[in-house]
Amino acid sequence: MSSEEKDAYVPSDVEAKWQKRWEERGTNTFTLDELRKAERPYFNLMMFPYPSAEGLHVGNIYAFTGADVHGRYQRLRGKQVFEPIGFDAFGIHSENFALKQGVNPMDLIPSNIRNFTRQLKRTGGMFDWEHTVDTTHPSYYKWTQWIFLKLFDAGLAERKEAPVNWCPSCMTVLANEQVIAGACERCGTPVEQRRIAQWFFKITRYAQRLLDNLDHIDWSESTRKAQGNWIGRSEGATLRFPILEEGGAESGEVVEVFTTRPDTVFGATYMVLSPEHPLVDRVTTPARHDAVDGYRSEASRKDLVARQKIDKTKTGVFTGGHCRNPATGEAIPVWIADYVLMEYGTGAIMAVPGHDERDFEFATEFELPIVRVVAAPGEGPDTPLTEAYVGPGALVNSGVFDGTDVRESVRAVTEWAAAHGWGDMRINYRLHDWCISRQRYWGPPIPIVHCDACGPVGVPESELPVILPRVEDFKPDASGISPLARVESWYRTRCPRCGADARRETDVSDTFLDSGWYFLRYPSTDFDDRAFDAELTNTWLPVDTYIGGNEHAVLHLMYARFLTMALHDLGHLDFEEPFVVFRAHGLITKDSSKMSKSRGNVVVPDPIIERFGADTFRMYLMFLGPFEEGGDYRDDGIQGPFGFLHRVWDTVLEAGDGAPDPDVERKLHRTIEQVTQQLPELGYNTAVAALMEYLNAVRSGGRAAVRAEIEPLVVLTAPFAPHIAEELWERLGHEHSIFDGANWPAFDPAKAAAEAVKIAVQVNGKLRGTVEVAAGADEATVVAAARADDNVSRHLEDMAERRVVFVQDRLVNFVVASTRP
RNA sequence: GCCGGGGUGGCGGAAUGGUAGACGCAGGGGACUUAAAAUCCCCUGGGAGCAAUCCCAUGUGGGUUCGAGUCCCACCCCCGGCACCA
Repeated sequence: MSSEEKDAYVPSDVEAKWQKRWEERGTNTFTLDELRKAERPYFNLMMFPYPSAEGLHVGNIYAFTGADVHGRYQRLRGKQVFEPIGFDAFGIHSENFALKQGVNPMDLIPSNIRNFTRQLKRTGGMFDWEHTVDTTHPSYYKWTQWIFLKLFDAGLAERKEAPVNWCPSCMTVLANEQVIAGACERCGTPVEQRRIAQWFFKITRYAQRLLDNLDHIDWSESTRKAQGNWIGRSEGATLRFPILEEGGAESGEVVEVFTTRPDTVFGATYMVLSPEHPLVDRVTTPARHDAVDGYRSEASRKDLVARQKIDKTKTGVFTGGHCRNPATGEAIPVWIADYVLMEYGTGAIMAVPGHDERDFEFATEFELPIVRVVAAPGEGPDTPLTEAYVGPGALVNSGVFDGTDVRESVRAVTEWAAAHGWGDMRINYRLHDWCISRQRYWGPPIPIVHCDACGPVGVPESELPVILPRVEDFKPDASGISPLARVESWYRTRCPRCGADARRETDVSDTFLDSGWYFLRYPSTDFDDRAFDAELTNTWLPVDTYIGGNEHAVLHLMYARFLTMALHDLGHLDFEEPFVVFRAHGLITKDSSKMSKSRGNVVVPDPIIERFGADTFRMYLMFLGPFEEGGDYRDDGIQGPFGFLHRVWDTVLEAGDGAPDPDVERKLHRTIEQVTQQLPELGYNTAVAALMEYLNAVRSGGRAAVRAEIEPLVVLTAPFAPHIAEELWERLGHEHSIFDGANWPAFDPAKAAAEAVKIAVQVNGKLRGTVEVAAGADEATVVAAARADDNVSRHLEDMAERRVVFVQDRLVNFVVASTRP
C-alpha cells in the first residue's frame, strides 16, 4: 500500500525535482566555451515576450511550447540546441500601464520580469537562462543605440517631418493601432494630425532585395505573402504635367504623378493633388484660396486612420489651377482631395475616371468629364461608360495609339512619353521608410546630439549607452515632444564634434528597433564590449528555426530582415537573412471564440499547471489542433493527455523484461516513423495521437508491457513531456539526462513491415467487403480472395465485369454493368 | 474590395485520389470495489431492418475519375490580416 502510494505519478513532485536538477546540472545552459566549441549548433528561436503585469498567458505558453518541442526534438537527435528567451519590455504598453498604476516603469518592469521568469521556468521550456536579454537594460540598449549610430553613419538614418496622430486630451502621439474610428482608443477624443520632425530608417532602399529574397527563404507561405504585399511593388511610370498660368501659358513647373496605367493618359481629364502636396499653393488661384485652405485644414484635423478608412464618399475642392495633359495638349483642372495620399507615389495623380473606380466616383460626384480610352471587344470609342472599365481591350480616343491592345499599350505609351521628355518608367513601392522616433519616455534615447553649428551629431561610441534617466514625471504633455525634453539637466550637453553647448535628442526609439536585432545578441551576452561576437555569430547564426505569431508577419520580421541586411552591407555580418526557417503558429481560442478579458474566457495557466502539471498542459496544448493553425481550448479535454501520462508512468513501472511482442514491435516502428516525420513539420497533434495509439496497442486487453516496448515511447514523449520523461528515463536505469545524447529511437523499416494486409473490395466504387491477404500479394491472388467473399460475390451476380482496378495492398474495385434490362 | 486560412459526428480534430470520422473529450453499458476514485473492456454519424445487410452523409451546385473530404469550375458562409496604394 505504502509503496504503491510512493510510486504514483505526482506531476508537481516530478517537475520540481527535474527543474531543480536541470538548473544544478546546467542541462540547458551553455558556458562561453561550450558556445564556442559547439559542433552541431542549432539555434532554436522563439519570439520573446512583452512582460506584462498580468503574467504569462496561454498564447505565450502555446507558442513557446511548440518551439520548445522542436528544440527538444533536435536535441534528442544529437544537436546542441541553444534556446534563449528574453524580454521585450520597452514601449508604450508598459509606459501607459505604469502611468495608469502610478508607478515608474523602472520599478514595474523588473518585477514583471521576475514574475515571467518564475512562470516560464514552470512550463518546462529548455531555456538558457544564462543568455537572456532585457531590452530595457542599459547593457542591451547600449547596443541598440550602437546600431542606430551604424545606420546613421552609413546614411541610412535621416530626420524629416512626418504626420503623426495626436490626441489633444491625452496630449500624446498615438500609433495608428491606437486610433479607433477616428478617436483615441482610451478617451474617445477625436484625433488630430500633427507634423513633427522624426528619425527614419531608409528601409525603402532595400525594398527590392527584401522582396527578392522572399523567393529563397523557407518561411510560412502566409508570412511571405504578407511581406510581399506589404512591400507592394508596382510597375508603372512617372508622368510630368506642365502647370499652366492663369492665361494658359506654361509656367515651367510640372506636377509629377505616378501611375500604373500611363497608357490611359489620353483619358486624364483632371488631376488631383493630396492636400499636403507642396505645389498646392502654387496652383491655387486667388479666387479659390479660401476654399482650398478650408479643405486643407479640415483634412489635417482628421487623423490618418479616419481619413483612410471612414470617408467612403469622396470629397475635394477645385484649386482654380490647370495643367496641360501632355498627351492631348488640353488644359485640365487641378483639384485637391484627401483620397490622394501624400505618402504614396508622388502625392499626386492624373485622374482617369473612365478606367479607375475611385476617379470615376470622384468625377461623378463633381461632374467632371469622363472619357473612354479603352474599348472592350465589341465596344467602340463612343460606347457610354456606366462605371470605370478596367478590363482588357484596345485603346481608343488616344491619337496614334488607337487600336493598341492594352497588353502592349503601357510599354508603348511610356516609351513615347519618355521620347518626348515627359515620362519615365518607374517602379514604386508601398513600403514606407521606417519611422523610429517616439515622443515618449519609455524607450532607449536616440543617441544624437543637436548642435547649432554642426547639426545632428552621433554620440561617440565610447559614450554609449546614453542612459535613460529616471524621471518621476514622465507623463506626456501638450507640447507633443518627449517628456525627456523637460529634463534640462539631462538634455544639456556639449557637441561631441565642436564642443559647443548642445542638446541631446529627446525622442526615444521604437520598440521594433529593440526587437529587430535581439537574436544577434543572445549568443554574445557574455560580452559587454561588443554587440555580437564575430566568431559566436558565425557559429550560431543565422537562426535555424524561428517560431512566432503571424501578427508580426510584416513589421517585426521585416525590420529584423532589414537590419540584418544593412549590418551585412556594413561588414558586421556574413549573412543577410536572419532566419533560415520561419514558421507562424496558429491562434488558440477558448470554446471557439477568441480569448479576451471582456469575454471572461481567458485561460489562466498557473492553476492548470498546479493541478495537472506542466507536462500534461504542454501535451494538451500541442494536441488541440495543428500547431500552425491553432486550436480550441476546452477545460475537459486536458483529461486525455493527463490520463495518457498516468498510463505511461504505470506501464513503465510495471514493465518486465523479455522480447517484444511482434505486433507491438511493428506498431512501435510505425509510430517511430510517423513521429520522426511529423515533429520537424510541426505536426504535433497527430504525433501525440500516434503516441496514444501506440500506448493503447501496448496495453490492449490489459497486457503488461516489456521494457523494449515502452522505453522508446518514453523518448518519443520527451519533447512534449520532458519532466516525466526524465524521471522515467532515470528509473529505467540511465544516469544522464535523456536530453544529453542522441537518444531518439531508430526507425527500422524491416520491423515495421506488415505480414498481412486488409484490402478493401469495392463493386462500382462502393465498399462491399474486405479481405485479408499477405502483404504484397499479386492481383490474381487478391481478386480470387475478393470473389470468394460472400457479399462481394452477391454483388457480382448477374453482372458483366468491365474491368478490375487493383491497387497493391490497398483495394480492388470491380467495375460492372447489369446484364438485366 | 484585396490577401491568407478554413467549413468533416454532440465537441476538438484525423485522413499520399483508394475502407471518411484516427486520436481525444463528452455520453451510454459492463468488470473490479463495501463504496467511490483510478484502471480495464464494449458501444456511440443519421436512417431502415430481428438480422445478414442496405440507403444517406465531409458548406451548396456542377464537372473530371473505376473511385473525390482530397483535383477543376461557380457560389455561400466563418476566422485572421490589409485596405482610396493611383
